Amino acid sequence: MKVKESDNFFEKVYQVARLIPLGRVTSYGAIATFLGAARSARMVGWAMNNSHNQQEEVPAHRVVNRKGLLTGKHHFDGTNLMQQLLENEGIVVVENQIQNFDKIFWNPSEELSK
DNA sequence: ACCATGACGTTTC
DNA sequence: CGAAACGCCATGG
Repeated sequence: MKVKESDNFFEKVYQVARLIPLGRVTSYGAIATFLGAARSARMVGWAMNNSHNQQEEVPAHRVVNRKGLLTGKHHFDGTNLMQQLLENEGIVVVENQIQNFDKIFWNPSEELSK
């Protein structure tokens, strides 16, 4: 474990994650591409794992894989906590699968570039 | 220094 | 169209 978690890359990931509008979700690949590490989507996931280290709370539940599947829900406290949080924001989730994913998908490369 | 794993994504069969 | 394999990059053992 590195001592300095404040790497620009990780920090950027957290920033983007917090910029996700309520009721919207994005994918690891989208964030990775936005940061310039298109082929490092896994690192985004790793950053989220490290997000627990951050003082600021990161809405990691709004970040899912490109399929809209809550693959990382197992990393949350409970088992259905992630789904609960998403549903609380109006997002419909069935069997760890986000419904209308294409509609609520939030692309930082477009939204933030505007 | 090498091998194994992972909150992913794209390409190939 | 669906499943499997490979690729990427970083962290851990």
